[in-house]
Amino acid sequence: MALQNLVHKRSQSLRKLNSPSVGELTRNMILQTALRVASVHGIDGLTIGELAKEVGMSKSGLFAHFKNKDDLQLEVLKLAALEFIQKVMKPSFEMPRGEARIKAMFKNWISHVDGSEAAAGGIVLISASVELDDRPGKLRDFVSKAQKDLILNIEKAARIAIEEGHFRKDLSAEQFAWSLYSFILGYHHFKRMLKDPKAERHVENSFKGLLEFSKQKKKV
Amino acid sequence: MALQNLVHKRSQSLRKLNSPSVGELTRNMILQTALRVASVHGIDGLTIGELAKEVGMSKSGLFAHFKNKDDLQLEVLKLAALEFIQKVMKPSFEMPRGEARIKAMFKNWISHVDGSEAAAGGIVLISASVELDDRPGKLRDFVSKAQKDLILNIEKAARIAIEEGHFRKDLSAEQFAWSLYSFILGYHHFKRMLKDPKAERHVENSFKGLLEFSKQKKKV
DNA sequence: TTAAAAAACGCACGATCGTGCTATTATAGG
DNA sequence: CCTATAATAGCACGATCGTGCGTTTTTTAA
Repeated sequence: MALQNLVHKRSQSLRKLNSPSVGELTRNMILQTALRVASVHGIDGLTIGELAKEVGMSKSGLFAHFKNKDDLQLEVLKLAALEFIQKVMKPSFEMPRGEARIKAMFKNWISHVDGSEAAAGGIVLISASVELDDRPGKLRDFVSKAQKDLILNIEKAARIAIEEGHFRKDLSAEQFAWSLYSFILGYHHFKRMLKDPKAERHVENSFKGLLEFSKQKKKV
Repeated sequence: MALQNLVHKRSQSLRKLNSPSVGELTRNMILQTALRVASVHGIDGLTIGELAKEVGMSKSGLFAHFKNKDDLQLEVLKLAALEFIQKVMKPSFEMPRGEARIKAMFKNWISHVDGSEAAAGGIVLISASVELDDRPGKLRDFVSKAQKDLILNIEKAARIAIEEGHFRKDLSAEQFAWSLYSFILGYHHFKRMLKDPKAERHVENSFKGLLEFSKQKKKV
């Protein structure tokens, strides 16, 4: 509500060292808030009027920061993807190559899903992909690409685990990525929608099973 | 568009045998159309004005069939659940007990997801659960219950397969249902959103793996 | 300190939203 | 066929949607 003032205060104290203009700061703050709102109401339920109220500024003042609503939505999705990468993927790829990295990825992802705070990124992306799946356009294209990149990253990590000898040679990294992602989707679904208290246990069992399956040298 | 007329014609020829009133027929037709619309725009994107246009009648005339919008949405969700049960669950439970039934369930489900026509039911339910997961209320309650029932049905089928000796005794039916459902969600996601042509292959591989895992008497 | 530029606001527009009320038309039983 | 009732349409309402435009306020640079 009164975030507005804080931004202005901070801009005055910071402007000597580096110079993010006031507008830039406000825009970022708007997007942060928008991401939070979108994580509750969906990317389509994100409305300029409500967002303005939430942010504490006028509709027109807020709107001046974006070309149109599509642009606003796209920026929110970009922020969501960025946040997800920073919170889940990046720390994972700082872990040692192989199984440890895979495990870290899974762990980060899970805790990112249920962290009610700041978990907006991943949630928005998953919801958006459902909301947009039948409506072509720039938004859909972006979400689609973001998800594909994500899956490619899992695949990459799996391939590395094969190289390192942690996973068996004839494992399909693609199939591994597919399964892992499906489990995450399942977790998201059971935890958030069905409030299933056993969701953690299930997803962990499935993940454990997947790991075992990926190590042994049994047939497909 | 001119569906209206068809309904009236039919009501005249049918009213002698059994008597579904004109209003009843119209209401059903509205709901069918609404389900189709909701499968594209989501249950929240379903708007009375657009639905009236699609159905070919006035907003007020259409609206008279429902108490309010929430009621309309709830009826659509009920129809979605009913359709899904009829198209996927019921035929499966007509198959012989055990593994065959499980396989049928999986197969029906998959083909129900990609059938671009009339596949609205399952799609609407999945989308709705994402759209509604942060918004309590009657709609959410219904979707939640529908999904839980669904999962219980999978569990039941799995338990029967254990009884029949097709699956191993120490298999967790609950965990089985969870995994299967996650794979379906993954398929839905990859097929509809990412248009991944390999989605079928992946989900079938995963399902095969799950079956094998459920038969052998290996440890968890 | 002051003038230029950037940022935010006020206001209004046409459209559409959900939802009532009254009038008109279609159906059904006597 | 006529009348009572059911079904649909017409119209209007307040709210809110996305989006422009001119004005005012705040920030920035000289």
